[in-house]
Amino acid sequence: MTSTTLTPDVILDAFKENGLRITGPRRALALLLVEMKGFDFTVEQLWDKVLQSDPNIGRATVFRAVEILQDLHLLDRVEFADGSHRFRFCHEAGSHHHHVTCSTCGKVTEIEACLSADQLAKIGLQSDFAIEGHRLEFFGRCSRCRK
Amino acid sequence: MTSTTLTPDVILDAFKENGLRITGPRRALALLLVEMKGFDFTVEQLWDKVLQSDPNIGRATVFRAVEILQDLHLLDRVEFADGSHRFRFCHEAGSHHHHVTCSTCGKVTEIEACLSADQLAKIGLQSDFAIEGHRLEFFGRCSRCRK
DNA sequence: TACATAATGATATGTTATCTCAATAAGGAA
DNA sequence: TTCCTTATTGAGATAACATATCATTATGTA
Repeated sequence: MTSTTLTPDVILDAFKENGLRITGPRRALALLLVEMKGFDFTVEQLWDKVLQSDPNIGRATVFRAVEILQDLHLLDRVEFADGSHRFRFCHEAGSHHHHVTCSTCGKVTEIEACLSADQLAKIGLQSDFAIEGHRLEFFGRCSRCRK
Repeated sequence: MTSTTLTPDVILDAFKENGLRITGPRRALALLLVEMKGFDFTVEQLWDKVLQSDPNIGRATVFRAVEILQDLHLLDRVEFADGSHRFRFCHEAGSHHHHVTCSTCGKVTEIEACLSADQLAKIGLQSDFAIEGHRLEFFGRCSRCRK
């Protein structure tokens, strides 16, 4: 449960440690992404920000970087009740957690809760699948929207 | 845990009971959909089938019907590990359950497991959200793909 | 049977993401 | 430092998927 401070280097190191190159666009993205910690964004929104900082960076580069960071578990994909999704750097980046999203205002909150190892094992037996992962999203109304 | 046999009338009655009209296109769709029980499909695939049975039915009509049946909990939306999704009539239509999908072959299996009421309550407290729903998807490899 | 309106179909439009591929640049080797 | 291999990039085309528009049609009830 150690919370690493998110710096551009944390992101860039993640690229390097996975045999990927540290490039100009990736440096620029890393800078922008640390500013967005705790906020959720669509890739389009991120691209808009990128354009402001450097109009020469391509759309595909941003999509590619987001996909990579997602695979490296640095970026979380958060699903909303309407089927849309956004990305975010979470407080406990890399640690296993899930999200509650508010169906009214879109607020996202991280939660620790998950299925127990016991429950997961039962599911594997019941289905005869080797369970490799899961996605768990909660939908509700935040305290503010209930007032 | 009573399993209702899925007939076209089950689908059409669902429309009627919700104040919706039973129309020609909906009759045709109901016929096709019962054939697909237990199979999963994209709306595009369903539309292809519809075109074969009646080329005059419009694309939007199929999308609209799927949305309605999803809202009525007759059709399940199944999410895959790659972010894509398909629809299916499940064996226990209308009952609460989740799915395991095979990341290799795409096979879908229904499972009964879920979070306990206790767990859900804790999540509500922890997040200070009024939890209204959740989505839970499991990913893994089916027995066939492990051989 | 007539009527109010839900539903439809054709198509335009929107949204979101991926593909292509020549040009460029990162970073290990010499 | 310079060279060289190849990962990465950018621009735009293309794809996949879904919704909006709106005049027309057809349902179900009064």
